[in-house]
Amino acid sequence: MEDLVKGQEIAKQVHMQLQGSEFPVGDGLKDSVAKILECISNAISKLSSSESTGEVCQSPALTAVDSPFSDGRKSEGTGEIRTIVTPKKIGSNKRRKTSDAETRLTETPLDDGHAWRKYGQKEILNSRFPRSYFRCTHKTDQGCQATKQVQRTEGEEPAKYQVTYIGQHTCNNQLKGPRLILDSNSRDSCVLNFQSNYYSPKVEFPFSPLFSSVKHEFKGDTKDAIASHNNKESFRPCDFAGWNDPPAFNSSQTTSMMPSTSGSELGDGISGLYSSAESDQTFDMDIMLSGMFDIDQFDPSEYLNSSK
DNA sequence: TTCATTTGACCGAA
DNA sequence: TTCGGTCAAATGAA
Repeated sequence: MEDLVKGQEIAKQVHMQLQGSEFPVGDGLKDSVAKILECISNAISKLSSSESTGEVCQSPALTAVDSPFSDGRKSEGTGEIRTIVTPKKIGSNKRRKTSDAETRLTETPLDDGHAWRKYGQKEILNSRFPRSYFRCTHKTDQGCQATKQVQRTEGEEPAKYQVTYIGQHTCNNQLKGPRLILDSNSRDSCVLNFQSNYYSPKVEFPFSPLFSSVKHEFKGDTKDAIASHNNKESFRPCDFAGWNDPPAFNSSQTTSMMPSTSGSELGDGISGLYSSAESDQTFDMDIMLSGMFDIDQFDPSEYLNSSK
């Protein structure tokens, strides 16, 4: 197990160096390193789950098939691992009996395309980080019963979060089908045009492809939001859910690619993902977007045909 | 005023 | 009895 973790660390370092390299590096090499990282992460996750109470049943097949990244680039960058938890196993240490629940191990706990409202936070026994509880924003107006729990895992670098989804969304206001317009004239900026019930029609970020699906983090004047994004002094990853682990977030790594407030808690995990975009303007927007929205419902042609 | 988060209290499954 | 999950009052921001 320790060797795996060491190997993962080394692979990550290589990956980061490749991403940030000034010299041209073949995409194949980057992909290979990314795949090595993914394999190690999967192995660690499986080991961890087997060493624990066995509550989490990892499903490698599902990881590949059911992931939004199933086009072959899955997990590259986000390192998301999708797992299914059977109700029976949930009951092993969770009080609530759920008909269905799904657990994901991800570096991007918020970008699932839904609007969530935080309703609780709890210190969990034998866990360094508190668990945050979210429910669908439309629970009151549409009776949507979907909830999710977000808890940072220990000893992960970059920080990873175990996100447990409970219940299905029955609301109609899912944050789907946003329009995203890339300002090709600007190396560091892109224009995001979101057409949803929540967000202002047009939002311009310095570079903030990942924004929150949690209402409060996007509420209000977008300029303020942008300002806060760029204000690294007041910008802390733990502000979102009370995760008091600022050292896990290396702001220096996200200087020009500072994720939005939503992605902020993702810390340096995001920086690795976007470093490729920084060095290459032909970065894959779908990689970034796939974590934000239901990739099934995102029409690339719509995005490509959009104009500023 | 509205709507969000925070947080202590409470409920109930194990 | 413990502790995870939820409620709801307090508080804050816009």
